[in-house]
Amino acid sequence: MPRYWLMKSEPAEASIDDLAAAPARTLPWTGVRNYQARNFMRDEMQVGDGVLFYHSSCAEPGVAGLARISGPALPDTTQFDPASGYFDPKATPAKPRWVQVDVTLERKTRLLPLREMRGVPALAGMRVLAPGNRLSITPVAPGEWQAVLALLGR
DNA sequence: GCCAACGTTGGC
DNA sequence: GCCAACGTTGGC
Repeated sequence: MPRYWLMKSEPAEASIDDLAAAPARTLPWTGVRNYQARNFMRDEMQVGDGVLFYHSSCAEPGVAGLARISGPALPDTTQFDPASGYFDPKATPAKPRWVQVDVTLERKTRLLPLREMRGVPALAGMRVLAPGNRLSITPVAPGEWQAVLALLGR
């Protein structure tokens, strides 16, 4: 049962600074439209789990901060909203497809670039480093979490 | 902007 | 239920 996660966000959509500026430094993690990632949120995440907040699809992809899961998996509100880009016509409030959790910032860190992570033996098994990985939410092993913390310093 | 890898869709 | 076509992701 993993207690740590890596969660990708495009900084153009929601950056670490957006999270820092959000009320209670908390954002609802909406818009996940991949079943594997959804299942992680729905079935395995617990309030209190640690999160590596990762910037993807940008000039410098990498870990930008530490966060925590602060709310349980609930139906993703954007799936019901025709005005949302995440609207899912096949989802209904009676039969929701997608879930969201709350993510609260613990602290912004230095950017730990993906490039640098690739060179760290203790991180070699991380899902996010696997070739072809596209999952936006991946489990992080306790040893990997510790190694990332060590790299980030204080 | 390229493109490889992957997930989803839909015809059969 | 197969699988080709298509769309998306995301590093480079």
